[in-house]
Amino acid sequence: MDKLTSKQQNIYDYIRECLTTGGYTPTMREIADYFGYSSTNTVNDHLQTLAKKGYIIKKPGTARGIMLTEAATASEKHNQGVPIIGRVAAGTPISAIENLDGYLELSEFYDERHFALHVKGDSMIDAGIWDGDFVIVREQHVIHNGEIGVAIVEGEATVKRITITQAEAILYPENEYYSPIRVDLNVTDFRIAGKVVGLHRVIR
Amino acid sequence: MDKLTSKQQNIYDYIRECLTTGGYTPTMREIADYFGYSSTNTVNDHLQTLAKKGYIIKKPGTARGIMLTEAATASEKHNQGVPIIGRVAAGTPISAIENLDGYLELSEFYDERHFALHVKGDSMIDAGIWDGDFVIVREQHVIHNGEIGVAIVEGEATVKRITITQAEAILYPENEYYSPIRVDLNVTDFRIAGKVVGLHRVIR
DNA sequence: TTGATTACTGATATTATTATCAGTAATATT
DNA sequence: AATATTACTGATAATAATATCAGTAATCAA
Repeated sequence: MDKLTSKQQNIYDYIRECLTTGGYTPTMREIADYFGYSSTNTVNDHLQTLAKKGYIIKKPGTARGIMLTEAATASEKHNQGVPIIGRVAAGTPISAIENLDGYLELSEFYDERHFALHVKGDSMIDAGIWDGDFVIVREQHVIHNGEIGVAIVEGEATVKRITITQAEAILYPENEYYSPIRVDLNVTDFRIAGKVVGLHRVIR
Repeated sequence: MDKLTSKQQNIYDYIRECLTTGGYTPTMREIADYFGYSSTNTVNDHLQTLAKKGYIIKKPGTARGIMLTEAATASEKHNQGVPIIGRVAAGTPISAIENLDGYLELSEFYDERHFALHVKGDSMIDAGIWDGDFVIVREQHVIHNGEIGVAIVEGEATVKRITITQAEAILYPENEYYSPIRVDLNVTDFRIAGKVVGLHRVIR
């Protein structure tokens, strides 16, 4: 993607800003006024360049007919994720990110099959799941033996390593001070709510 | 917030759709055409109602001057987070979420002062930070003694519990098999990159 | 130093868009 | 049954906004 000059970048940024703060893109007159240009043609020139370089699509004859392109928004969108930084060169400010490993987003969990559970207690501490953590759970009603999942026993949700045999389910805590819980499937209301696929912790 | 009639809802949805897929809001003529109204005044009436009910703000004399209100977009936005479920009643499918504790979003970290670091090694395992985890770091260049942060020593980023005295920094691992690292500030290139404020783990 | 690109001014025709008036008809609400 | 609200048609004036022409000037690379 062709790089923008600083003036082009400023105009592009302003369009984005209008869109996020005001909800609609600016007219050429508005852009001109904002930057102090007396002629809308100045803006027209710039917009044509932005379009030529692939940052926007202009719909001819359309008021405020500026669309930010997928490509441009995709690279901007990372502003909404957390950049993952690999190595950091000496003296380089973090903000001048060069060797980016990607972006961390929860979007991978965004579909409706996922939910989060606020973990209470330390029964899974040896599995790295702490009191107060949020586990991210994919809803599913079967689970492979030995996987960590969310079981609902008598209406109460619990995170454990789960094994199911014909007649009973065994919920293994990951904490040496706790004992496995055996659930008789013929007697007790039991079901699998989902599998633990992620963890999120807020550290103070 | 006043409820919308189905026609009003349809128009509101169409405006949202235009905004997300096309990048700009529709004109009254476009809305009329989409729904098969021959007069733009039909749309004008509807928009006035939407504005009166607080779903949009209309800027008079402005082409495509429709803004979706905060309130309306906020309630939509929850679709993009992961629902946090507290207790789960027996027999209730997860999808029929009733007792919702809120939504888990990374948005709290979205400002540009944050970045993520992919943790390598198990030197912080006793602090619940595992090999392969992502720590979320708020960029700051000072840190209180004893806090977990990211230090950059000779260009290499490392997550440790940090204490700084006049002449040296001490980086404490949280693993009984590792020893603290002492850094002579007069000799070694050292700086604080930020403070660890969150953790994200992908579990397979 | 020549030419291409970038960055503007100023003016104007043309079209896109809003705003508003004067109605009609169907659907709720009291 | 009367009244308000919702949901439209159709027309038109006023204005917002784009598009385009004809230029000037500065910057940058060949």
